[in-house]
Amino acid sequence: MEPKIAEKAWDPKLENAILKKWEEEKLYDFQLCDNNYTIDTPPPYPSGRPWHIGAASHYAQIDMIARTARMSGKNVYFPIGIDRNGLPVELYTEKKHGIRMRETERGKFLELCKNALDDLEAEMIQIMKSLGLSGDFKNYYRTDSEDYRKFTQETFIDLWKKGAIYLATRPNNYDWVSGTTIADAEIVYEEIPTKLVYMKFITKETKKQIIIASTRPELLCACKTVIVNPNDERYSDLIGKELIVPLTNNEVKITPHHSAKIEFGSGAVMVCSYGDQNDVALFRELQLVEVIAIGLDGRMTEVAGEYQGLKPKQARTKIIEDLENSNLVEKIEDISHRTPLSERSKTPIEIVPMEEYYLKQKDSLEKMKKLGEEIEFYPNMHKQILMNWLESISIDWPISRRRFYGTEIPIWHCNECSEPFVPESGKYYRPWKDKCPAEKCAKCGNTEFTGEERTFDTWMDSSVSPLFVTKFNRDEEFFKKTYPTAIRPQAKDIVRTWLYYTLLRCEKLTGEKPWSEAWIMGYGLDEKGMKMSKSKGNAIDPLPVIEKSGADTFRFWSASEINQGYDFRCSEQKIESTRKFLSKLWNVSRFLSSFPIIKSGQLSESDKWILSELNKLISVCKEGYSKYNFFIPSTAIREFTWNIFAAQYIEIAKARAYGIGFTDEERDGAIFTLHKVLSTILKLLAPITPFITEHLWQTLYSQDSIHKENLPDIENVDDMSEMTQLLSEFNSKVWNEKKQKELSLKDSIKIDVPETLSQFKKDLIAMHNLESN
RNA sequence: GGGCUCGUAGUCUAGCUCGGUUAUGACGUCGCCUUUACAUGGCGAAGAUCCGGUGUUCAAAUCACCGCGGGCCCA
Repeated sequence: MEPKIAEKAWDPKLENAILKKWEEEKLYDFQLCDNNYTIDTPPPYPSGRPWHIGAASHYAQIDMIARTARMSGKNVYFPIGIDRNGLPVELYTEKKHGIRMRETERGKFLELCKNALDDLEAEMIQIMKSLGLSGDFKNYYRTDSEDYRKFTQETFIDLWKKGAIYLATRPNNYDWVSGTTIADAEIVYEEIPTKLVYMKFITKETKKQIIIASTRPELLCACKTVIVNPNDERYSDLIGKELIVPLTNNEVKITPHHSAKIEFGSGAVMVCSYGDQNDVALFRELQLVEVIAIGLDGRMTEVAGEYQGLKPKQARTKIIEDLENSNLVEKIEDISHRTPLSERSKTPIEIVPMEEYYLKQKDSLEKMKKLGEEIEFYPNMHKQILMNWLESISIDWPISRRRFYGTEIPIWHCNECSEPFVPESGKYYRPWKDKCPAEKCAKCGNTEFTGEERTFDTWMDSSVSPLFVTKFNRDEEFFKKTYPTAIRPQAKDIVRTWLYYTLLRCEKLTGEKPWSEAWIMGYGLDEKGMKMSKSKGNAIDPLPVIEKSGADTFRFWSASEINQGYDFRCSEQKIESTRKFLSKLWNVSRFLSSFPIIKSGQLSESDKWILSELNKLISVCKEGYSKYNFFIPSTAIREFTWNIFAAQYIEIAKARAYGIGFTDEERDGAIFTLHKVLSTILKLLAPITPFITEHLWQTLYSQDSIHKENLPDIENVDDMSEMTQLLSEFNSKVWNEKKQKELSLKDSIKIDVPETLSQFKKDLIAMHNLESN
């Protein structure tokens, strides 16, 4: 008989045609129903080339979630979005064009960013499509579109009206030469020679002298406490006592803190607002009241007393002189200090408190913990990342950024009295260029306003993704039927940011949790287990890998190699070798395609045995799918298909399927069972490898798509799994003996079928051409 | 520097909750075999101080403690 499948191997190039067909048939288009299953898809950020192979793997698995739900009878809503706000594209654009953001006209700079994003995005969409994502590409959204930004602004205006937003000062990295705050990503560190000054402090009560070393003596006026390591015996009796600060004569407490290093300087460290980032953390943690010692002009303020107006470096020289004259210096060491510099001006940055917008979150923490408890995490262990984070939040969320490429904060300020004006929602506002919609200030009646130039933290945009895709405030029926969404799939590294902020924002806006399940994936590492980065040169570009091996190979690798929630290593060689399994599946199908499809037959004991094994497989797969753990079905299916179905059953049933020495009914039993098993395998595998299963399904079994099928159900059959090992041992024994005796597999041999396998005797004799006994 | 988290052959993984088998299976490697749907295959072999140390126990991959290493987040 001629096999229906003629080609000798699965050709990944067929995937393109299948993709096209799915698109033509609108197979994955979403129509609102009642049993909607909404995925809060992470919108990927096009930050540069190449896209991360770990991310490609991540999206392949998110698609498996969608397909699993679809094959479980759900009406799947799988939105596709692109996240386009934020710092990375600004840095990319600066580098690409050799320009500086703040030295470029804002409108012009935004245009350049937009073009860069369009470019990077096109490639990303291309990869997502060729991976076989069954998403709603037709309606894909961008977080920098007018619609999305308008929506982000609406949610801000809403929260502003509810009183959830306020202004407060917080320390910022400040480059006084460029006159701007800078992001952490724009800081470079350099070893710079400086003086470590050992100053004499005095305890208030006992007048005992304590030596404190610092590279920033000019900040004595902003010193608020002195910390010592709790294990440092030199100071154990002084903890909690007051110290007199030299020159200023201020009084400060000695506080124990683990960040004080016993071996550095004298072991006692002065904490000032703000010498470095550690000071910032300590002020926050110890709830100290900050003093502004350095102003926006980069000079000492009035709290510095006689040093007011000097630059920090000049003030330092002067203070050291004065301290020495008053005999308050024990010694001075020349050291090399790792100093944070502004990447652009190469001057040391100062940390200066500035006014920023805050969203209240401390008052929601208990509520967040409760929601966190209610949400099912896959794997459960990663719920801990959220819970630990909720325990450690100590300040409200600063939501304003002094950047260009982001959603503008919709506020104008009165030029006369600074009263803020927040417009009505419903429009996309750009206060840096738009005229204030208000005629005059509500407070003082002045008619001149200045638009806010700042943008939102990007998490302000991305944290409303579940509300945007469910059309919150825009389509009530749609929202009601899709929110709360079913699942948030995302990476482990942004649980504290994206997952947490989404929980916070959605609860504040809707009073409900955004999803009932969260699926957390690990991180893609290189072959040696190191993080991939462009600078290290160990990054793997996913596109050529997918083009070469095919999406299904890539997807099966992802499923069978990645343990749920754990970090994983990416190796091209390993991805390529996964293809062998698809070849095996192809060949099994090609062989079976030479037999007709029949509805029933007389089942032999061997048929009943493989159907019982198949039943076990269905049960394992469905268990794995229900936990969105694709490692379980993929490895189980490979094991079953290769080692049980192909290696044992097909060999056992082959002679009977050919009908030689068997009745037609017996023959039909074999043919029926062969197809029953293969069609079940295809359905079980369809969420993981949608292309090859579709091709084989449509070639063999149906005109219609396999992706409209449901996952197979468990059937009520007797468990015969104890036979599996006996059968495979007996078959191996026969094959080995023939090999030893240099017989062909067709040759006859005299081996008795053991009593335990007597029920399979007829099949086994025919299979091995055993001399009848 | 701090917090969290993980650690079983080159790689992925079962076993760990509840201590007792020769530590499971697969990929890769090596050797042999044109053999029947499939050499994109078959058969076989080697490969693990279960991260290290200490403790508990008759007995530890498994329990406890202390380290070391990777990763992530924060600084």
